[in-house]
Amino acid sequence: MKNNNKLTGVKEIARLADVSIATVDRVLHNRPGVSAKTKSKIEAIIKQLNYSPNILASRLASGKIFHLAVLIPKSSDRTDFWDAPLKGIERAAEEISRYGVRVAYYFFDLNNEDSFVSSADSILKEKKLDGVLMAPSFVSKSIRFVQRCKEKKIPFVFIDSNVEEAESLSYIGPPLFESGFLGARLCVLGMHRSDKVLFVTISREGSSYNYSRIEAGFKFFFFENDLHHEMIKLDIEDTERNSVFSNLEKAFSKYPDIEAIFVTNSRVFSVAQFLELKNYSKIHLVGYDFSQENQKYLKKGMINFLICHKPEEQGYKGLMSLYHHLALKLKVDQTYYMPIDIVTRENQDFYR
Amino acid sequence: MKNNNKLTGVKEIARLADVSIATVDRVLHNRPGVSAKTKSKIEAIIKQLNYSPNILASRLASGKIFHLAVLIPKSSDRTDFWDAPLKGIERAAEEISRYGVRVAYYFFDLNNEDSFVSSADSILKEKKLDGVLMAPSFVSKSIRFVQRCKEKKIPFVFIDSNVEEAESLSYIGPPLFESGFLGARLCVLGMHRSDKVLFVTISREGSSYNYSRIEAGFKFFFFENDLHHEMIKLDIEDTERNSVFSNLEKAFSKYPDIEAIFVTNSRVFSVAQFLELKNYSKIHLVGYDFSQENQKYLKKGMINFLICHKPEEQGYKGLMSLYHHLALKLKVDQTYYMPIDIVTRENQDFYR
DNA sequence: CTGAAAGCGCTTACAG
DNA sequence: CTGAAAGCGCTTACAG
Repeated sequence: MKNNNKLTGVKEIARLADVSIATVDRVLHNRPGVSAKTKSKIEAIIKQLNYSPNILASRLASGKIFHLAVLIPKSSDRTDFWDAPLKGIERAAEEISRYGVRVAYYFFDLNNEDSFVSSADSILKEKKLDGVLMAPSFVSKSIRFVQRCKEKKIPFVFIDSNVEEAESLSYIGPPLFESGFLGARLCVLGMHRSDKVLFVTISREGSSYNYSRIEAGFKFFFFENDLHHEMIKLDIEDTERNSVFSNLEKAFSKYPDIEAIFVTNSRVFSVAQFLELKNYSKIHLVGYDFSQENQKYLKKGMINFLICHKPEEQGYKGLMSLYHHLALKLKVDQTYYMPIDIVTRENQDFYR
Repeated sequence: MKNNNKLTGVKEIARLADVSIATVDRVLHNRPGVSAKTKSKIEAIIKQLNYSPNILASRLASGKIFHLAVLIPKSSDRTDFWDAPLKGIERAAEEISRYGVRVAYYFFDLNNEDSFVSSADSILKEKKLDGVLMAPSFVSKSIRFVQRCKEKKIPFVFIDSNVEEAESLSYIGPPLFESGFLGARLCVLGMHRSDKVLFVTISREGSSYNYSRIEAGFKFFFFENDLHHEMIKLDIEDTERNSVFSNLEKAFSKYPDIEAIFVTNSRVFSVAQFLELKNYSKIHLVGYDFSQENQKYLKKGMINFLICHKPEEQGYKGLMSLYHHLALKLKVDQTYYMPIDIVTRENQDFYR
């Protein structure tokens, strides 16, 4: 109810082009059903007015529903780590549900690459799909999947770990190099008798880019500080408990004087279980993530430090960035690094 | 033109309360003119429906204009550093001008605290003011100013430097401690003959929290690496060229074997001028900001490293965060750290 | 204290 | 190929 002597927007364009606003709208969205002549006339006016549409009005009128797919690991009996990102995603979903955002969840098993592939395939079969939020836990399969997304012009956001060459809309997660660097420092803090530190990766994807970034940061700490510790690398691809134990057994028989262990992901608790079983209580243990199991061994003193990256916030921000991009047409950061938190037995009760 | 069997929002509330939507709106915004009885009835329904308003529709209908004030240093003949944040702010302002955001600019002179105060006063005199974007260059005066803003419930965002206790809506700028830490490393890189490094702050606010954070990071580098360099602190409060020169003169006569100089802000070029004049070409010089003058001395080789924090992006993000908060009611990060870039003679032509 | 109606700047059936 | 009209979910004068 304001007096409209100064028209703007589609109305003004329609007036200048001497057509209806419906026709302007068709041109604006490149929809068919407009003669070439009319189209070019309208386009000229749009350009001349330097017009850009009002996204808020557009959203309100269209009532378009955005269908987002979430592809993350399921929390297993072995680790509940992924409960946290899921919680954040659900919080975001709830917040924006009234703005026409629908979220479909697809889970996979971190110990089963096929489950990732089949979930990814299901997503691609969706008739309605406007964006994907995912953890690219299996790198090569993720690349294949996002390749298909790119072909379909469906934006995708990574959380927790990154695949840089995939050119996601956004990556929200830890700065891996720096977190490895910090990990090394936390290891050295607990080393006084020996110079041997075990660098353990327990994952089917042990050779992935992410772990190599952590390793690079880890090594760089020693280089930077002119320390000459012996770093023993141990890749455990079979993540089953027995496999973890026997691999550690072997490492310890070869290097009995290992004094610190760094585990590059949340499976640090299984190393703690091994140390507990063996009564190796003096080993200094550092790992990732504030999962239930890890908290338990942190409390017991078997784990000395946990490095955490606000997993719930990662999920929340991940979904929000899709909403910002799709619905609000806001610019989103291509890389959003989470802070690196250090959790110890002393502060664990106050974390988050 | 969708069939509306499932009403939501104000309409549904009005229907349930058996009032008009205008009355619902009055309750929603706590406007007067509603009987206590009607009000409580409506409030109960709002609560029961767990209603939250559609911000997009609200923005569109209200046509409310947000008046933002920007309070930053003006670029002087001595440094054009502040051109960059201003450019970013203007870009953001242009982008959101069609969404009812108006920006008023207030500048002050970094060498003149009074100019800050009087600009700040002018802002407070504005009849229409919904948010402030500012560089809290003068700490105590800034605190006084934002105190007034808080009383008036006007949100404010800091860029470039922070005043933590002020509890701004958001701070967008460098992580100061880390940048000081990096500065120390860049200094040490150029030190081979002596262990004396000069730590120079050229500012009327030399004792501010920000500079002390940089200093803490700077010192921590030496501590962390068990280096025992001698750090000589030099605070130059009078930023005039003559004052800078005579202060440096004094420092060099007392410590002739200074090998590196770290300058905590963009005035590093004036130290470069001194070194040039004195023909002290072997001094290793590290400072901040990609200003014209600094680029010149970087090119000449008088400055060895510049630490930069994407000033244009700081301005852009700063204004945007006010828009996100006010108009879109989105959550904004309380702290948004910019990356720390290192610029050298070799990469300066490719920076930004 | 309350409500009917117009309008924000778009989009969407629908009719021609 | 084109346009008139209703509507998205709110807000705002205005009338009573």
